[in-house]
Amino acid sequence: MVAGAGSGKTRVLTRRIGHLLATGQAVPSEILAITFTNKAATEMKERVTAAVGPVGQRMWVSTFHSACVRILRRQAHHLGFPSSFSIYDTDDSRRLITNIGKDLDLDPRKYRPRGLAHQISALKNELIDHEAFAPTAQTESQEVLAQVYRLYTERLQRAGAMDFDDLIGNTVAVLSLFDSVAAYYHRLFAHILIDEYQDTNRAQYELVRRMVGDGAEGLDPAELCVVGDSDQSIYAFRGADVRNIEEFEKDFPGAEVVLLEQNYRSTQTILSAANALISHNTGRRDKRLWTDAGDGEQIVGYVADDDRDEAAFVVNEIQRLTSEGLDAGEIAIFYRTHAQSRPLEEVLLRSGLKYRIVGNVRFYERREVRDALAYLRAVSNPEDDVAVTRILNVPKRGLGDRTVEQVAAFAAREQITFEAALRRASETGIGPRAETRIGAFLALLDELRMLLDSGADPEEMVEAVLEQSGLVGELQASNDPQDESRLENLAQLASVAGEFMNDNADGTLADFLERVALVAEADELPDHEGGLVTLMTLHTAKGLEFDAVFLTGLEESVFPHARSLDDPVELQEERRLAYVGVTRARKQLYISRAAMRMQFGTPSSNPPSRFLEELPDSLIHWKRTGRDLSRRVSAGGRGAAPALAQAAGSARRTAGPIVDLTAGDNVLHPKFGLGTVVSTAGEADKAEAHIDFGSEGVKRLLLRYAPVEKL
DNA sequence: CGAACATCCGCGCGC
DNA sequence: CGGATGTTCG
Repeated sequence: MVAGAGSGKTRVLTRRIGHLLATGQAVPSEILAITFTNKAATEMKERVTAAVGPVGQRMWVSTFHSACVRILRRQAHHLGFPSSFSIYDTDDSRRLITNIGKDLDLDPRKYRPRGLAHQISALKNELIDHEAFAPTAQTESQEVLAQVYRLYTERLQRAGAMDFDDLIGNTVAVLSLFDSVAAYYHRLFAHILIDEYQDTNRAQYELVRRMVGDGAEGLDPAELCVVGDSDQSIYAFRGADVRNIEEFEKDFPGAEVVLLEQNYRSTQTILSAANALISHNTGRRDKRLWTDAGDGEQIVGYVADDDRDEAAFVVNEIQRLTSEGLDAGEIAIFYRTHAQSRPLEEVLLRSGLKYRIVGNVRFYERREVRDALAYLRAVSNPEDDVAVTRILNVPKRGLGDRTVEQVAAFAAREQITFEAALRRASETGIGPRAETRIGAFLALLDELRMLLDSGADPEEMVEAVLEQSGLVGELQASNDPQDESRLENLAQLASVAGEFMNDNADGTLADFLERVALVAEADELPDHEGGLVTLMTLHTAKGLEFDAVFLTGLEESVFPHARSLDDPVELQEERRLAYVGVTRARKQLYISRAAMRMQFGTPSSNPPSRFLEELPDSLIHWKRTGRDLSRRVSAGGRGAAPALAQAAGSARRTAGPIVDLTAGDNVLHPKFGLGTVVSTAGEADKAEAHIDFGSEGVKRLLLRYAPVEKL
């Protein structure tokens, strides 16, 4: 089914399932439905279950990744993986690649881990493994890539771990290598349905083919139904291939194509804008969205002096809309990159409007949360080297880089895991001091494992890790104000585990870790309730709709993004992204740009986005245009401050006579401001003082160097 | 070894 | 600007 934005694709899919069940063409356990987010999966399942009763729960409705994990937990042993394999996210796999780069003595500038990781991911998306890739390597950098790829694969295997791409790739592998496995799933699924088919990559396409089957075992191939819209394909950067949907009829002969052009979401003004915009892309199947809902309001445009002015405009309009009775939950602000959220957030904070940022620094990507999860992973899978290495010195145990290096070298020499090498620390030639500390660390792991083996549930394990590892203790002891919110995050992790227990009474620790590894940004999105304005990137916005939408940062090199400007293919993807943004709005669309914007900490001015010209002027009411810009552009309202900071910096160098301080003295510090001496210690060159700088906290300063002035 | 500071470099979307 | 990495020194 090829369907335009807002034509009700997901609803069609849900109805089809309902129809299959109602007419007795299928029973729930025969249905596999793939959705774009876990949240969409839950909703679809709930809707169907509401119609057919509890048997609905027996359907498989999930994302590609979740479905693959479910298959692999059962089948991975065929490939030499434990059923409790770890799932490495982007950060984990980057760490692993960084380590490999170090071992190979690669110049990290020339071979950036990030770049290598990306290239490996691209190969995996094409189902090209390191053995297939190596012979094709031509240039030196490709040969390096081949070597890194090989080591990366080996270490993942040895660690009993899979990255996101492996979840798909290994499922394809197990289905193609083992006929009995393939036959099992062919017997299981008679109907396969896939949402957002335009976002599938090569590996996912292969997976679909294998799951559908070719009838070889004497079983009919599963019936396949996909929906999608190539104009909303915005994930080519992670391997999605529009070809999959465009050539669907060729790939699956006998397929029937249904075109949906009527839109049930937006006003005609918004649809006309979207049609005009997307018509600038070449090589597409022409679709023109239409509605019988009427023209509605004009699009409102605004040209701001700078990013803060843009934010002020947005917030002003939101206040006007809410004062007219619109629920703030029906309003969304979109931007191209997360970095653009900051000025918006600042102005929103001052305005008193409640808001929600989706996915800025994601909960599961916070350092302290990842540390705690690494403990759980290490406990659950002793072979998970990335996890064990990560937590060895967290919290600080006096086991630094040098120790890690020596143990890692020993592990490599002996072909054993990092933890096994730790257990043989005495053979590595590190000092007795480090040995004792390693012993304590291992005792901690053993104790946590014992707890797990005695039947502790995930919630209890989280609590045990937080307490016994010392993660919580370290943060409690700290007086860094940031650590308070870190403690809150850890507490939240414990409550996430608690919720998990409510939903999955007999869930294992591995189940919990898997759930946590596969949550997407869009899954964290609360439904439009609670009167919160929603801020998010355009990518996260797909599939959602709001009464009023603000599309911000319409400037060349912001949107379209700088890295797409010289590539016509990428530019077309940027345009599809803009199309997705425009079509999220039901009633009112706002578009804005800033003449000057802070980027990388420095002010920069970018010309208007080409997308603005591609929108028919007759549809837009400009509240302020480029000609209205105030003259103070480039006057340097910001960035004048450094003079003071420099003065303070140069004063620091002059380590003159040591100030004589006693408790109770008032002092002035160029950076921390006014403070009161709490206590002093040491003499002469070693004299130090604890000084309370109020909001800056209590600092321990060495008076020999600290630029404090006694008052 | 690790705190504190200096410097470098980047910010592109994500399962 | 801010996180990651490098350097210095007690």
